[in-house]
Amino acid sequence: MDILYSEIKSCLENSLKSSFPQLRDIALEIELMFCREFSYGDLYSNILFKLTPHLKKPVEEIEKIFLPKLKMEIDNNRNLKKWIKQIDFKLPGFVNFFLSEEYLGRRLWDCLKEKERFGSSDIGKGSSVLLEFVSANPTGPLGIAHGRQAAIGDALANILNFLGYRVEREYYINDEGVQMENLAKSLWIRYRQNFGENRELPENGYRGEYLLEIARKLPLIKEKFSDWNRETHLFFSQFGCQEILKMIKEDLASFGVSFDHWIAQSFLIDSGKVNEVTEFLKGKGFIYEKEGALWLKSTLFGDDKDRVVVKADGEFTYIASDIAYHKDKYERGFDLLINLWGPDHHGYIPRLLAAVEALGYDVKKLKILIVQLATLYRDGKLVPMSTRAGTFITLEEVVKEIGKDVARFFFLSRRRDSHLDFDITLAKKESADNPVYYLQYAYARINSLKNYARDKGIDGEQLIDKISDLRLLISQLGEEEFKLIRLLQQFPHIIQETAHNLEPNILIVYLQTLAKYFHHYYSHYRVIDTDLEKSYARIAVALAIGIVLRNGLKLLGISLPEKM
RNA sequence: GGGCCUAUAGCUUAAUGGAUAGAGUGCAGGGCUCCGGACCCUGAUGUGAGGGUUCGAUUCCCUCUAGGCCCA
Repeated sequence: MDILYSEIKSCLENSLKSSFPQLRDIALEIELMFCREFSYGDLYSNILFKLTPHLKKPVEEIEKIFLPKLKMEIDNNRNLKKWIKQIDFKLPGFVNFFLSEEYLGRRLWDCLKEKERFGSSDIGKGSSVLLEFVSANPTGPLGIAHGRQAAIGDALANILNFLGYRVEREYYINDEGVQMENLAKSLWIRYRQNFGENRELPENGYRGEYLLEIARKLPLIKEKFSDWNRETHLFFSQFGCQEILKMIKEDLASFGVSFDHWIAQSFLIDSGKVNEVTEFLKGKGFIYEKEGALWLKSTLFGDDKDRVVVKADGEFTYIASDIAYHKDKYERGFDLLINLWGPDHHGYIPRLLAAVEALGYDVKKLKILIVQLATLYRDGKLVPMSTRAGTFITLEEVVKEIGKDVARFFFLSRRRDSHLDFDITLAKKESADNPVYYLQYAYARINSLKNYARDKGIDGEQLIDKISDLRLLISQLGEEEFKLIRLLQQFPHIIQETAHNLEPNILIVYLQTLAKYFHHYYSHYRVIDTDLEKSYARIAVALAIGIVLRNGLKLLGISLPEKM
């Protein structure tokens, strides 16, 4: 695929040079894209559109000069001569390329041979990526917005690994600050209520049921922790955090997500890293004192105002820990850092980037992606989500109700930027003909085909050995089968596009199209028939589609049953 | 008041500035004696409003309207 791409591009470039030498000094970016309709071709370039403003001639005239040169270039290219069947010019200015049967047959064969590696690549060249996501405060169970992040982050990590990156997944535990104090106090009050003490939760306390359960885990010793003091605070903060993290890990596990690292804010502070980074910035002259507090001159690096890093009472601010955290990330030597954040952190980006720049690190290595919220509806009505008020539906409940696969599918099938309205009633109602099942059903059908074929003496597992003559295979395939292969061979490129845009929904959309093509084909043509050679060829295509569905869904963390 | 995101069919949504805006669901109708009917086929319904840039705008820019989030 990549060779095909680069060769076509270089042919386009060469013919451009020989056709219009007067444009030598103008930089034109040559784009090559998949056609949306196979009737147009497989690939198209919009190069002629790009030429018109420079040449000031109608496209038809440009085409008359350009296309013969391009055809000559392709004819003179050893590979493309075999791989490109036809080149078309279509108004208002498209140059369309049709892939040859030989190329498509070769790709089919590649797919069958590479199996679970089909679509993988080494374009990542082993470069290391740290992907930080979810990082929900340990103040309560995960909600569906976290679920969306978990699904996206996990899928992206899988996909990048598939492309030869070395991805590590990380969860940042925000276990310091006001929210944790609220949590500790709420938990302590729940604990004291066990002794019949009449204590009310503070106004901004956490009201969720889970704190009652956690409080019950403690041995009931009335004399212990009878007052709210430093020691009590510390204990309940740690105990609460530990127990809630346990819950979070369980929920993530049942959602199929696990992390390589868990980094706590308290660790950064206790180990002196936060102090270190403040001293470091002070040494660089980026910190000044005002009204008893220490300020970072983040305005020097594009922030709209300076930020407090150490408050007048000597406490570090949230950003101080975050700066230390990101310094730590950079020091661990990753080639790329990706953060998945909720939209509520959006305003936070400029100040963090400013801090990273102040530290002297390459800002381009840090990519902060905002994943928009997911809001839950039940019976068409918005379910209010508040961890503090304790009115929320947890990720765990959603997973229990509709299953991991359906939940992941919903979360992944929208763009990161779009708000996700998740109606659980609808999701359940539609579960009989859910889009996930559409994909899974296609795979189950293929699997059942494989079994049926084996009974007829066609062994799918040994297919690749049987196909000794690629030309014979190709001769058995018709237009309908080639249509499937034309889509199939886009898969490696789709994976790369998904990774490039860090947008898993591209892959989902592709897989849905592939399943649709297959279902259509299946209900119109017989795969296993009396003609043995033809049956071999057709089962080969079906199996290849199965491979792509399996590889794709595996990357998305959606399971694929052999039977349904 | 400032910033970010969003607006596409009744609903949920797709379309790296490209060709006839593509699906699912819902609605109306049709299809297995045959490899799995959780499937297939046919039909109607469309880019929030107004400007601009471009050979070409759902996509980019400006104004407005509506929703979400953040900051003050």
